This record gives sequence, C-alpha cells and structure tokens, in this order.
Amino acid sequence: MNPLTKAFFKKDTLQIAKALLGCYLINRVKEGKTMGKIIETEAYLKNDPASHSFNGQTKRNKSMFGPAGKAYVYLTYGMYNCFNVVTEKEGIGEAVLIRALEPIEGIDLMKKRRNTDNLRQLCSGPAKLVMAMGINKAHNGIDLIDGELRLLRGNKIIDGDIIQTSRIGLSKGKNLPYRFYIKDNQFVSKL
DNA sequence: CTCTGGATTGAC
DNA sequence: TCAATCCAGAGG
Repeated sequence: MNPLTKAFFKKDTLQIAKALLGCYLINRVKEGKTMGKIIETEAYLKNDPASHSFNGQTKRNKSMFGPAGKAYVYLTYGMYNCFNVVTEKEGIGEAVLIRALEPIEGIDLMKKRRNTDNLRQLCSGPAKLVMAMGINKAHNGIDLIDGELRLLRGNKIIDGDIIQTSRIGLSKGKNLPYRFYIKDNQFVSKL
C-alpha cells in the first residue's frame, strides 16, 4: 500500500478530516505490526474555541503548529493519550483528531495491549486506538509520511457515505459540525 | 504559586 | 452517573 503524499496535505483541515476517512494508520515496532482503517475524525481549527491552539502556541501544543503531515500526541485527563494528524503550513495551529479505527492487522497484539477480546472495543475511541496501536508521547512531532508510524492511502469514501456531525466530549465549540465518520461502520466511538 | 478543568474511559 | 489521575494553562 502506498503512503500518503505531501500533496494530500495541501488542503484545508476540514477537507483533510474527510479525506483521511478510509486511509490506513500503520505502526511497525519490534513488538509487531498493527494497522487500522480510519473511520472517524474530528477537525480542530485556529480560532476554534475547542482547539488547543485557540490561545496560541505553547510547549504542549507546539507540534500542532508544525507543518502538515506530522503527529500531535497529547495527554488528556491525566491518563490517556490522543493522536492527531497536523494540518496546514508551519505557524498555523490546526489538526485532525483520529477518533476511531477499524482493526485490520495485528489484532492479537491490539487485544493484548487493550486487555480485551472484544473487537469493537479495540479502537473505538481516541484513547483506545492510541493504546491498541502502541502510540505514545515519543510519536509526538514525528513525520507520518515516512516515520515508523505512518499513514497509507485507502479507497476514497464517497460523500454519500460520510456523516458530518458536531464533535464529542467538548464544553466549547459544541455547535461546530467538525466530526466526520463513515456511515454504518460499527467501529465508531459513538453512534 | 495555586487552582481549575479537561479533544476519555470503564466501572457502578 | 461518576471516579480515576495529573498536568497545562490561566490568573494572582
């Protein structure tokens, strides 16, 4: 399978959030290889009250301001990491949160890391997929085009199969319709 | 320095 | 419905 190209990231963040649906995320480590298909995303823009970048660049959100195609990994609720794909050119703090994957490869390893045999519980949430894929803070800022953790091209999902709704788990920016997921997919984080 | 509130999850 | 768990960010 082919990796995503630089050209893929020369779109605005909302378009990339949609275009990432159907693409694959793969992580090859000593422990083994795991891969999942992206089925749910959320966009976080500049001037978006829910975005970490809303109040400008800080030590924590630094990689969000980096060039497109890099990873932004951060700790939330003091115990879970979440994984984002950085978008836009350097200096602009925008990114796409990956909220759910459909497990494709390395499912035994995912089950072990997640400590469950339930296929639907493996990657159906932003912190869950981070655990299942073995993503950690060391991946923050790395390149997703040619890094050990990378994105691969998938079949394009047609607009008719994409559902757009408001984002989940926020107190600000609740009304903005920046969440996208593949219709009728059983691995979404929430129906 | 102190205080507050999470881009969540899983157990009750 | 709610606790776990802790740090980044804001305000003094």
